[in-house]
Amino acid sequence: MTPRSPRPKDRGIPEATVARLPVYLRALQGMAERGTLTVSSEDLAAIAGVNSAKLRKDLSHLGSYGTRGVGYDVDYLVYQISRELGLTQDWTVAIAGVGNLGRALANYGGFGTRGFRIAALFDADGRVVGDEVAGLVVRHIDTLEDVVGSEDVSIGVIATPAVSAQGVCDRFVKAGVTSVLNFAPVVLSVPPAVDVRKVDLSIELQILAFHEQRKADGQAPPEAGWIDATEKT
Amino acid sequence: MTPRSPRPKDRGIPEATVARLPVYLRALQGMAERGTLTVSSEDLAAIAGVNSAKLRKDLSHLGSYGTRGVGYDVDYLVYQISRELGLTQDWTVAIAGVGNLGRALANYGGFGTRGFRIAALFDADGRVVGDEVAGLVVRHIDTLEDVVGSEDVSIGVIATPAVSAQGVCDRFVKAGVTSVLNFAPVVLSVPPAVDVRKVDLSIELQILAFHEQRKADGQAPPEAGWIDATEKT
DNA sequence: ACGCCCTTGTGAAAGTACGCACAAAGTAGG
DNA sequence: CCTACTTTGTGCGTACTTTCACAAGGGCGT
Repeated sequence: MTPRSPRPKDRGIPEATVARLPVYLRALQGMAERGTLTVSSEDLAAIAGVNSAKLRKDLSHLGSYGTRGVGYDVDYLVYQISRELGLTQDWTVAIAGVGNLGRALANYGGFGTRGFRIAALFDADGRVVGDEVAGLVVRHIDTLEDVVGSEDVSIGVIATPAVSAQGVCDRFVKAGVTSVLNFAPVVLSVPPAVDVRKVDLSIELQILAFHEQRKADGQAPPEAGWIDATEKT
Repeated sequence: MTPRSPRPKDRGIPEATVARLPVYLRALQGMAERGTLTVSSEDLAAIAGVNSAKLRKDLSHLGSYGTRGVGYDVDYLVYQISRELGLTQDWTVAIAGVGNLGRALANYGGFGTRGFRIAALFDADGRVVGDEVAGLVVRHIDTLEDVVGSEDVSIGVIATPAVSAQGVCDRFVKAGVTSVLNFAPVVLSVPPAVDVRKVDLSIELQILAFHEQRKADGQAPPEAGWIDATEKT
Protein backbone atom coordinates (compact mmCIF):
# COMPACT_ATOMS: atom_id res chain seq x y z
CA MET A 1 0.00 0.00 0.00
CA THR A 2 2.18 2.81 1.28
CA PRO A 3 0.05 5.75 0.14
CA ARG A 4 2.83 8.20 -0.34
CA SER A 5 1.77 11.44 -1.95
CA PRO A 6 -1.46 13.14 -3.02
CA ARG A 7 -0.58 12.87 -6.70
CA PRO A 8 -0.57 9.42 -8.23
CA LYS A 9 2.47 10.36 -10.30
CA ASP A 10 5.64 8.69 -9.14
CA ARG A 11 7.56 11.92 -9.19
CA GLY A 12 10.88 10.20 -8.97
CA ILE A 13 12.91 11.36 -11.93
CA PRO A 14 16.55 10.35 -11.48
CA GLU A 15 18.97 13.20 -11.05
CA ALA A 16 21.07 11.97 -13.97
CA THR A 17 18.01 12.23 -16.18
CA VAL A 18 17.17 15.73 -15.00
CA ALA A 19 20.66 16.83 -15.93
CA ARG A 20 20.16 15.62 -19.49
CA LEU A 21 16.67 16.97 -20.11
CA PRO A 22 17.97 20.48 -20.83
CA VAL A 23 20.23 19.05 -23.52
CA TYR A 24 17.35 17.26 -25.17
CA LEU A 25 15.24 20.36 -24.87
CA ARG A 26 17.79 22.51 -26.64
CA ALA A 27 18.15 20.01 -29.44
CA LEU A 28 14.39 19.79 -29.83
CA GLN A 29 13.94 23.54 -29.86
CA GLY A 30 16.49 23.75 -32.65
CA MET A 31 14.57 21.15 -34.62
CA ALA A 32 11.27 22.88 -34.00
CA GLU A 33 12.68 26.11 -35.40
CA ARG A 34 13.86 24.27 -38.47
CA GLY A 35 10.36 22.91 -38.93
CA THR A 36 10.99 19.28 -38.04
CA LEU A 37 7.77 17.66 -36.88
CA THR A 38 8.82 14.31 -35.46
CA VAL A 39 12.08 12.72 -34.41
CA SER A 40 13.17 9.22 -33.51
CA SER A 41 15.06 8.44 -30.34
CA GLU A 42 17.96 7.37 -32.50
CA ASP A 43 18.26 10.72 -34.24
CA LEU A 44 17.66 12.84 -31.19
CA ALA A 45 20.14 10.79 -29.22
CA ALA A 46 22.76 11.31 -31.90
CA ILE A 47 22.29 15.07 -31.76
CA ALA A 48 22.32 15.13 -27.99
CA GLY A 49 25.37 12.89 -27.90
CA VAL A 50 23.88 10.07 -25.86
CA ASN A 51 22.90 6.44 -26.24
CA SER A 52 19.42 6.06 -27.72
CA ALA A 53 18.30 3.58 -25.07
CA LYS A 54 19.25 6.05 -22.41
CA LEU A 55 17.31 8.76 -24.16
CA ARG A 56 14.21 6.59 -24.34
CA LYS A 57 14.49 5.64 -20.70
CA ASP A 58 14.95 9.28 -19.76
CA LEU A 59 11.86 10.30 -21.68
CA SER A 60 9.88 7.39 -20.32
CA HIS A 61 10.16 8.98 -16.89
CA LEU A 62 8.00 11.83 -18.11
CA GLY A 63 5.37 9.51 -19.52
CA SER A 64 4.72 7.74 -22.80
CA TYR A 65 4.95 10.58 -25.23
CA GLY A 66 6.30 8.68 -28.22
CA THR A 67 4.54 6.81 -30.97
CA ARG A 68 5.92 3.42 -31.83
CA GLY A 69 7.00 3.13 -35.40
CA VAL A 70 7.11 6.92 -35.73
CA GLY A 71 9.02 8.66 -32.98
CA TYR A 72 8.29 11.71 -30.88
CA ASP A 73 6.32 14.79 -31.83
CA VAL A 74 8.86 17.57 -31.53
CA ASP A 75 6.56 20.34 -30.33
CA TYR A 76 4.78 18.14 -27.87
CA LEU A 77 8.04 16.90 -26.43
CA VAL A 78 9.37 20.44 -26.12
CA TYR A 79 6.28 21.30 -24.13
CA GLN A 80 6.47 18.24 -21.90
CA ILE A 81 10.13 18.69 -21.07
CA SER A 82 9.66 22.40 -20.47
CA ARG A 83 6.83 21.67 -18.11
CA GLU A 84 8.79 19.02 -16.26
CA LEU A 85 11.74 21.34 -15.85
CA GLY A 86 9.49 24.09 -14.59
CA LEU A 87 10.12 26.39 -17.53
CA THR A 88 6.48 27.12 -18.20
CA GLN A 89 6.67 29.63 -15.43
CA ASP A 90 9.22 32.38 -15.00
CA TRP A 91 11.90 32.25 -12.38
CA THR A 92 13.40 35.37 -10.97
CA VAL A 93 17.16 35.57 -10.73
CA ALA A 94 19.53 37.96 -9.00
CA ILE A 95 23.25 38.15 -9.66
CA ALA A 96 25.72 39.16 -7.00
CA GLY A 97 29.09 40.37 -8.21
CA VAL A 98 29.35 42.46 -11.34
CA GLY A 99 32.93 41.77 -12.34
CA ASN A 100 33.89 40.33 -15.68
CA LEU A 101 31.96 37.18 -15.01
CA GLY A 102 28.88 38.84 -13.58
CA ARG A 103 28.77 41.09 -16.62
CA ALA A 104 29.09 38.13 -18.94
CA LEU A 105 26.22 36.38 -17.16
CA ALA A 106 24.01 39.46 -17.18
CA ASN A 107 24.54 39.89 -20.90
CA TYR A 108 23.99 36.22 -21.64
CA GLY A 109 21.02 36.83 -23.90
CA GLY A 110 17.88 34.79 -23.60
CA PHE A 111 19.23 33.46 -20.34
CA GLY A 112 18.45 29.92 -21.12
CA THR A 113 15.89 30.55 -23.83
CA ARG A 114 13.40 32.24 -21.63
CA GLY A 115 12.07 31.08 -18.30
CA PHE A 116 14.50 33.20 -16.34
CA ARG A 117 14.26 36.89 -15.58
CA ILE A 118 17.16 38.82 -14.12
CA ALA A 119 15.67 41.06 -11.49
CA ALA A 120 18.76 42.67 -10.08
CA LEU A 121 22.53 42.98 -10.10
CA PHE A 122 24.44 43.60 -6.89
CA ASP A 123 27.98 44.64 -6.15
CA ALA A 124 29.87 45.80 -3.10
CA ASP A 125 32.19 48.09 -5.05
CA GLY A 126 30.96 51.68 -5.01
CA ARG A 127 32.65 52.34 -8.33
CA VAL A 128 30.37 49.84 -10.02
CA VAL A 129 27.13 50.62 -8.18
CA GLY A 130 24.94 52.83 -10.32
CA ASP A 131 26.42 51.62 -13.60
CA GLU A 132 24.02 50.25 -16.14
CA VAL A 133 24.74 46.68 -17.18
CA ALA A 134 22.52 44.72 -19.53
CA GLY A 135 19.76 47.25 -19.04
CA LEU A 136 19.85 47.08 -15.28
CA VAL A 137 21.28 49.51 -12.77
CA VAL A 138 23.77 47.85 -10.47
CA ARG A 139 22.62 48.10 -6.86
CA HIS A 140 24.62 48.06 -3.71
CA ILE A 141 24.87 44.67 -2.04
CA ASP A 142 23.33 46.11 1.11
CA THR A 143 20.01 46.41 -0.68
CA LEU A 144 20.02 42.67 -1.38
CA GLU A 145 17.49 41.76 1.27
CA ASP A 146 15.02 44.43 0.20
CA VAL A 147 15.18 43.60 -3.47
CA VAL A 148 15.12 39.84 -3.08
CA GLY A 149 12.07 40.22 -0.88
CA SER A 150 10.14 42.63 -3.06
CA GLU A 151 11.05 41.02 -6.37
CA ASP A 152 10.47 37.51 -5.08
CA VAL A 153 13.83 36.23 -6.28
CA SER A 154 14.11 32.46 -6.05
CA ILE A 155 17.49 31.88 -7.67
CA GLY A 156 20.64 33.65 -6.54
CA VAL A 157 23.75 33.65 -8.71
CA ILE A 158 27.05 34.19 -6.95
CA ALA A 159 29.76 35.70 -9.14
CA THR A 160 31.73 37.34 -6.39
CA PRO A 161 35.30 36.70 -5.27
CA ALA A 162 35.72 33.55 -3.22
CA VAL A 163 36.05 35.33 0.11
CA SER A 164 32.68 37.06 -0.20
CA ALA A 165 30.78 34.08 -1.54
CA GLN A 166 29.64 32.46 1.70
CA GLY A 167 28.55 35.77 3.14
CA VAL A 168 26.53 36.67 0.08
CA CYS A 169 25.09 33.18 0.02
CA ASP A 170 23.95 33.48 3.61
CA ARG A 171 22.25 36.77 2.83
CA PHE A 172 20.54 35.30 -0.20
CA VAL A 173 19.29 32.39 1.85
CA LYS A 174 18.13 34.51 4.73
CA ALA A 175 16.27 36.72 2.28
CA GLY A 176 14.39 33.72 0.96
CA VAL A 177 16.35 32.45 -2.02
CA THR A 178 16.01 28.68 -2.32
CA SER A 179 18.40 27.92 -5.17
CA VAL A 180 21.95 29.11 -5.60
CA LEU A 181 24.23 28.94 -8.60
CA ASN A 182 27.77 29.40 -7.40
CA PHE A 183 30.65 30.49 -9.62
CA ALA A 184 33.02 31.22 -6.76
CA PRO A 185 35.65 28.58 -6.04
CA VAL A 186 34.42 27.67 -2.58
CA VAL A 187 32.18 25.02 -1.07
CA LEU A 188 29.08 26.75 0.22
CA SER A 189 27.16 25.75 3.32
CA VAL A 190 23.40 26.05 3.10
CA PRO A 191 20.35 24.64 4.86
CA PRO A 192 19.07 21.37 3.41
CA ALA A 193 16.09 23.04 1.79
CA VAL A 194 18.34 25.11 -0.44
CA ASP A 195 19.82 23.73 -3.64
CA VAL A 196 23.31 24.67 -4.67
CA ARG A 197 24.95 24.06 -7.99
CA LYS A 198 28.54 24.90 -8.64
CA VAL A 199 30.35 25.98 -11.78
CA ASP A 200 34.07 25.99 -11.34
CA LEU A 201 36.49 26.76 -14.12
CA SER A 202 39.62 25.60 -12.43
CA ILE A 203 38.11 22.27 -11.46
CA GLU A 204 37.16 21.64 -15.06
CA LEU A 205 40.66 22.50 -16.22
CA GLN A 206 42.22 20.26 -13.62
CA ILE A 207 40.06 17.35 -14.68
CA LEU A 208 41.16 17.92 -18.24
CA ALA A 209 44.77 18.09 -17.10
CA PHE A 210 44.38 14.72 -15.43
CA HIS A 211 43.21 13.09 -18.62
CA GLU A 212 45.77 14.98 -20.62
CA GLN A 213 48.50 13.54 -18.45
CA ARG A 214 47.05 10.09 -18.91
CA LYS A 215 47.29 10.41 -22.64
CA ALA A 216 50.87 11.65 -22.39
CA ASP A 217 51.96 8.84 -20.06
CA GLY A 218 51.26 5.56 -21.70
CA GLN A 219 49.92 6.94 -24.90
CA ALA A 220 47.34 4.31 -25.60
CA PRO A 221 46.65 4.30 -29.33
CA PRO A 222 43.14 5.73 -29.63
CA GLU A 223 40.76 3.47 -31.46
CA ALA A 224 39.71 4.89 -34.77
CA GLY A 225 36.47 6.64 -35.46
CA TRP A 226 34.86 9.96 -34.76
CA ILE A 227 32.22 9.86 -32.15
CA ASP A 228 29.90 12.33 -30.61
CA ALA A 229 31.38 13.91 -27.58
CA THR A 230 29.82 12.10 -24.69
CA GLU A 231 30.81 15.13 -22.70
CA LYS A 232 31.67 13.71 -19.36
CA THR A 233 29.82 15.76 -16.81
CA MET B 1 49.24 -12.74 -14.00
CA THR B 2 47.91 -10.47 -16.75
CA PRO B 3 50.98 -8.23 -17.13
CA ARG B 4 49.18 -5.17 -18.32
CA SER B 5 51.26 -2.02 -18.33
CA PRO B 6 54.87 -1.06 -17.74
CA ARG B 7 54.07 0.63 -14.45
CA PRO B 8 52.90 -1.60 -11.63
CA LYS B 9 50.46 1.09 -10.50
CA ASP B 10 46.85 0.26 -11.12
CA ARG B 11 46.10 3.59 -12.73
CA GLY B 12 42.36 3.20 -12.47
CA ILE B 13 41.07 6.18 -10.57
CA PRO B 14 37.28 6.48 -10.82
CA GLU B 15 36.01 9.49 -12.68
CA ALA B 16 33.92 10.57 -9.70
CA THR B 17 37.06 10.65 -7.61
CA VAL B 18 38.97 12.67 -10.17
CA ALA B 19 36.21 15.25 -10.12
CA ARG B 20 36.58 15.65 -6.37
CA LEU B 21 40.35 15.78 -6.14
CA PRO B 22 40.48 19.45 -7.20
CA VAL B 23 38.12 20.29 -4.36
CA TYR B 24 40.32 18.55 -1.84
CA LEU B 25 43.35 20.18 -3.35
CA ARG B 26 41.92 23.64 -2.96
CA ALA B 27 40.96 22.99 0.65
CA LEU B 28 44.42 21.63 1.40
CA GLN B 29 46.17 24.56 -0.24
CA GLY B 30 44.15 26.88 1.93
CA MET B 31 45.18 24.96 5.03
CA ALA B 32 48.81 24.91 3.95
CA GLU B 33 48.79 28.70 3.62
CA ARG B 34 47.34 28.99 7.07
CA GLY B 35 50.15 26.83 8.41
CA THR B 36 48.18 23.68 9.20
CA LEU B 37 50.51 20.68 9.17
CA THR B 38 48.20 17.69 9.34
CA VAL B 39 44.50 17.08 8.88
CA SER B 40 42.15 14.21 9.57
CA SER B 41 39.82 12.82 6.95
CA GLU B 42 36.95 13.96 9.12
CA ASP B 43 38.02 17.60 9.13
CA LEU B 44 39.04 17.74 5.49
CA ALA B 45 35.81 16.07 4.46
CA ALA B 46 33.82 18.64 6.39
CA ILE B 47 35.58 21.48 4.60
CA ALA B 48 35.20 19.85 1.22
CA GLY B 49 31.56 19.05 1.91
CA VAL B 50 31.77 15.29 1.50
CA ASN B 51 31.44 12.16 3.57
CA SER B 52 34.68 11.27 5.35
CA ALA B 53 34.59 7.66 4.22
CA LYS B 54 34.29 8.83 0.66
CA LEU B 55 37.24 11.14 1.12
CA ARG B 56 39.36 8.33 2.52
CA LYS B 57 38.40 6.02 -0.29
CA ASP B 58 39.19 8.72 -2.82
CA LEU B 59 42.61 9.31 -1.34
CA SER B 60 43.28 5.60 -1.06
CA HIS B 61 43.25 5.47 -4.84
CA LEU B 62 46.39 7.58 -4.88
CA GLY B 63 48.14 5.36 -2.35
CA SER B 64 48.41 5.14 1.40
CA TYR B 65 49.46 8.63 2.27
CA GLY B 66 47.81 8.92 5.67
CA THR B 67 49.05 7.96 9.12
CA ARG B 68 46.62 6.08 11.30
CA GLY B 69 45.89 7.84 14.52
CA VAL B 70 47.19 11.11 13.07
CA GLY B 71 45.77 11.99 9.69
CA TYR B 72 47.31 13.30 6.50
CA ASP B 73 50.33 15.54 6.10
CA VAL B 74 48.94 18.59 4.37
CA ASP B 75 51.94 19.49 2.24
CA TYR B 76 52.57 15.95 1.19
CA LEU B 77 48.97 15.46 0.20
CA VAL B 78 48.97 18.70 -1.77
CA TYR B 79 51.95 17.40 -3.67
CA GLN B 80 50.48 13.97 -4.31
CA ILE B 81 47.15 15.28 -5.54
CA SER B 82 48.86 17.87 -7.71
CA ARG B 83 51.00 15.21 -9.24
CA GLU B 84 48.07 12.92 -9.84
CA LEU B 85 46.11 15.68 -11.51
CA GLY B 86 49.06 16.56 -13.67
CA LEU B 87 49.57 19.99 -12.15
CA THR B 88 53.28 19.57 -11.57
CA GLN B 89 53.74 20.48 -15.18
CA ASP B 90 52.32 23.45 -17.01
CA TRP B 91 49.55 23.11 -19.52
CA THR B 92 49.14 25.57 -22.31
CA VAL B 93 45.70 26.98 -22.94
CA ALA B 94 44.20 29.01 -25.76
CA ILE B 95 40.88 30.79 -25.58
CA ALA B 96 38.69 31.31 -28.61
CA GLY B 97 36.10 34.04 -28.37
CA VAL B 98 36.87 37.26 -26.56
CA GLY B 99 33.39 38.41 -25.66
CA ASN B 100 32.29 39.06 -22.13
CA LEU B 101 32.91 35.49 -21.15
CA GLY B 102 36.25 35.12 -22.89
CA ARG B 103 37.41 38.27 -21.19
CA ALA B 104 36.26 37.00 -17.83
CA LEU B 105 38.14 33.77 -18.38
CA ALA B 106 41.31 35.50 -19.55
CA ASN B 107 41.30 37.70 -16.49
CA TYR B 108 40.54 34.85 -14.13
CA GLY B 109 43.71 35.29 -12.09
CA GLY B 110 45.89 32.37 -11.20
CA PHE B 111 43.85 30.29 -13.60
CA GLY B 112 43.38 27.48 -11.21
CA THR B 113 46.26 28.30 -8.89
CA ARG B 114 48.98 27.80 -11.43
CA GLY B 115 49.51 24.89 -13.73
CA PHE B 116 47.84 26.60 -16.66
CA ARG B 117 49.31 29.20 -18.96
CA ILE B 118 47.18 31.17 -21.38
CA ALA B 119 49.12 31.29 -24.62
CA ALA B 120 46.68 33.07 -26.86
CA LEU B 121 43.30 34.69 -27.31
CA PHE B 122 41.46 34.44 -30.60
CA ASP B 123 38.47 36.22 -32.03
CA ALA B 124 36.84 36.49 -35.43
CA ASP B 125 35.68 40.06 -34.91
CA GLY B 126 38.10 42.55 -36.45
CA ARG B 127 37.06 45.19 -33.94
CA VAL B 128 38.43 43.08 -31.12
CA VAL B 129 41.54 41.72 -32.83
CA GLY B 130 44.56 43.72 -31.73
CA ASP B 131 43.07 44.73 -28.40
CA GLU B 132 45.03 43.88 -25.33
CA VAL B 133 43.18 41.68 -22.86
CA ALA B 134 44.77 40.34 -19.71
CA GLY B 135 48.20 41.20 -21.03
CA LEU B 136 47.72 39.41 -24.32
CA VAL B 137 47.03 40.79 -27.76
CA VAL B 138 43.90 39.29 -29.26
CA ARG B 139 44.74 37.48 -32.49
CA HIS B 140 42.57 36.74 -35.45
CA ILE B 141 41.00 33.31 -35.42
CA ASP B 142 42.66 32.52 -38.74
CA THR B 143 46.02 32.37 -37.02
CA LEU B 144 44.75 29.63 -34.73
CA GLU B 145 46.53 26.78 -36.43
CA ASP B 146 49.88 28.57 -36.46
CA VAL B 147 49.76 29.60 -32.84
CA VAL B 148 48.44 26.31 -31.50
CA GLY B 149 51.21 24.54 -33.35
CA SER B 150 54.06 26.80 -32.34
CA GLU B 151 52.94 27.28 -28.75
CA ASP B 152 52.12 23.63 -28.25
CA VAL B 153 48.64 24.33 -26.91
CA SER B 154 47.02 21.24 -25.44
CA ILE B 155 43.80 22.70 -24.04
CA GLY B 156 41.40 24.77 -26.10
CA VAL B 157 38.70 26.86 -24.45
CA ILE B 158 35.68 27.70 -26.54
CA ALA B 159 33.90 30.87 -25.50
CA THR B 160 32.39 31.70 -28.86
CA PRO B 161 28.74 31.95 -29.88
CA ALA B 162 27.05 28.59 -30.31
CA VAL B 163 27.07 28.67 -34.10
CA SER B 164 30.85 29.01 -34.32
CA ALA B 165 31.67 26.50 -31.63
CA GLN B 166 31.86 23.31 -33.67
CA GLY B 167 33.95 24.98 -36.35
CA VAL B 168 36.41 26.37 -33.86
CA CYS B 169 36.51 23.03 -32.11
CA ASP B 170 37.37 21.26 -35.35
CA ARG B 171 40.18 23.69 -35.99
CA PHE B 172 41.52 23.23 -32.48
CA VAL B 173 41.46 19.49 -32.89
CA LYS B 174 43.03 19.53 -36.30
CA ALA B 175 45.77 21.77 -34.96
CA GLY B 176 46.58 19.24 -32.27
CA VAL B 177 44.57 20.23 -29.22
CA THR B 178 43.57 17.15 -27.22
CA SER B 179 41.32 18.66 -24.55
CA VAL B 180 38.48 21.11 -25.01
CA LEU B 181 36.58 23.12 -22.47
CA ASN B 182 33.33 24.22 -24.05
CA PHE B 183 31.25 27.14 -22.82
CA ALA B 184 29.04 27.31 -25.89
CA PRO B 185 25.60 25.75 -25.56
CA VAL B 186 26.11 23.01 -28.13
CA VAL B 187 27.13 19.37 -28.07
CA LEU B 188 30.51 19.10 -29.75
CA SER B 189 31.66 16.20 -31.89
CA VAL B 190 35.27 15.22 -31.51
CA PRO B 191 37.45 12.17 -32.17
CA PRO B 192 37.59 9.69 -29.30
CA ALA B 193 41.11 10.72 -28.34
CA VAL B 194 39.95 14.22 -27.50
CA ASP B 195 38.36 15.05 -24.15
CA VAL B 196 35.55 17.54 -23.96
CA ARG B 197 34.11 19.12 -20.89
CA LYS B 198 31.12 21.38 -20.99
CA VAL B 199 30.12 24.31 -18.84
CA ASP B 200 26.62 25.44 -19.56
CA LEU B 201 24.89 28.17 -17.63
CA SER B 202 21.40 27.57 -18.89
CA ILE B 203 21.54 23.86 -18.14
CA GLU B 204 22.50 24.63 -14.56
CA LEU B 205 19.66 27.09 -14.24
CA GLN B 206 17.18 24.64 -15.68
CA ILE B 207 18.25 21.97 -13.23
CA LEU B 208 17.72 24.44 -10.43
CA ALA B 209 14.33 25.35 -11.84
CA PHE B 210 13.34 21.70 -11.78
CA HIS B 211 14.11 21.38 -8.10
CA GLU B 212 12.59 24.75 -7.40
CA GLN B 213 9.34 23.57 -8.94
CA ARG B 214 9.48 20.45 -6.84
CA LYS B 215 9.71 22.46 -3.70
CA ALA B 216 6.82 24.63 -4.79
CA ASP B 217 4.58 21.68 -5.71
CA GLY B 218 4.17 19.44 -2.72
CA GLN B 219 6.22 21.51 -0.35
CA ALA B 220 7.72 18.71 1.65
CA PRO B 221 8.72 20.14 5.00
CA PRO B 222 12.50 20.18 4.94
CA GLU B 223 14.06 18.33 7.80
CA ALA B 224 15.86 20.60 10.20
CA GLY B 225 19.57 21.16 10.30
CA TRP B 226 22.21 23.01 8.38
CA ILE B 227 24.39 20.80 6.30
CA ASP B 228 27.30 21.33 4.02
CA ALA B 229 26.19 21.77 0.48
CA THR B 230 26.75 18.44 -1.16
CA GLU B 231 26.76 20.42 -4.35
CA LYS B 232 25.19 18.07 -6.82
CA THR B 233 27.40 17.95 -9.84
C1' DA C 1 -8.33 -6.04 -43.36
C1' DC C 2 -3.94 -7.98 -43.20
C1' DG C 3 0.74 -8.32 -42.57
C1' DC C 4 5.24 -6.07 -42.69
C1' DC C 5 8.31 -2.98 -40.89
C1' DC C 6 9.71 0.52 -37.84
C1' DT C 7 10.35 2.46 -33.27
C1' DT C 8 9.07 2.77 -28.56
C1' DG C 9 9.12 1.32 -23.75
C1' DT C 10 11.16 -1.71 -20.43
C1' DG C 11 13.03 -6.10 -18.00
C1' DA C 12 17.28 -7.63 -16.76
C1' DA C 13 22.28 -7.57 -16.56
C1' DA C 14 26.41 -5.20 -15.88
C1' DG C 15 28.97 -1.49 -14.19
C1' DT C 16 29.61 2.57 -10.83
C1' DA C 17 29.20 4.98 -6.79
C1' DC C 18 28.14 5.56 -1.94
C1' DG C 19 28.43 5.08 3.00
C1' DC C 20 28.49 2.10 7.13
C1' DA C 21 31.10 -0.10 10.20
C1' DC C 22 35.19 -2.26 11.71
C1' DA C 23 39.80 -4.37 11.77
C1' DA C 24 44.41 -2.79 11.30
C1' DA C 25 47.86 0.34 12.52
C1' DG C 26 49.86 3.95 14.66
C1' DT C 27 50.41 7.46 18.85
C1' DA C 28 50.70 8.61 23.61
C1' DG C 29 50.86 7.93 28.41
C1' DG C 30 51.96 5.22 32.37
C1' DC D 1 56.32 -2.86 27.48
C1' DC D 2 51.56 -2.60 27.73
C1' DT D 3 47.08 -0.40 27.47
C1' DA D 4 43.94 3.11 25.83
C1' DC D 5 42.77 6.01 22.26
C1' DT D 6 42.68 7.87 17.57
C1' DT D 7 42.27 7.60 12.70
C1' DT D 8 43.16 5.25 8.41
C1' DG D 9 42.03 1.89 4.79
C1' DT D 10 38.60 -1.25 3.12
C1' DG D 11 35.03 -5.21 2.85
C1' DC D 12 30.42 -5.27 2.04
C1' DG D 13 25.55 -4.19 1.29
C1' DT D 14 22.69 -0.83 -1.11
C1' DA D 15 21.38 2.33 -4.49
C1' DC D 16 21.83 4.41 -8.77
C1' DT D 17 23.19 4.40 -13.82
C1' DT D 18 24.00 2.65 -18.10
C1' DT D 19 23.40 -0.55 -21.78
C1' DC D 20 21.56 -4.51 -24.18
C1' DA D 21 18.04 -6.80 -26.26
C1' DC D 22 13.43 -7.65 -27.33
C1' DA D 23 8.35 -7.86 -26.90
C1' DA D 24 4.59 -4.85 -27.68
C1' DG D 25 2.44 -1.31 -30.35
C1' DG D 26 1.30 1.49 -34.22
C1' DG D 27 1.48 3.12 -39.09
C1' DC D 28 1.35 2.12 -43.95
C1' DG D 29 1.05 -0.25 -48.33
C1' DT D 30 -1.59 -3.55 -50.63
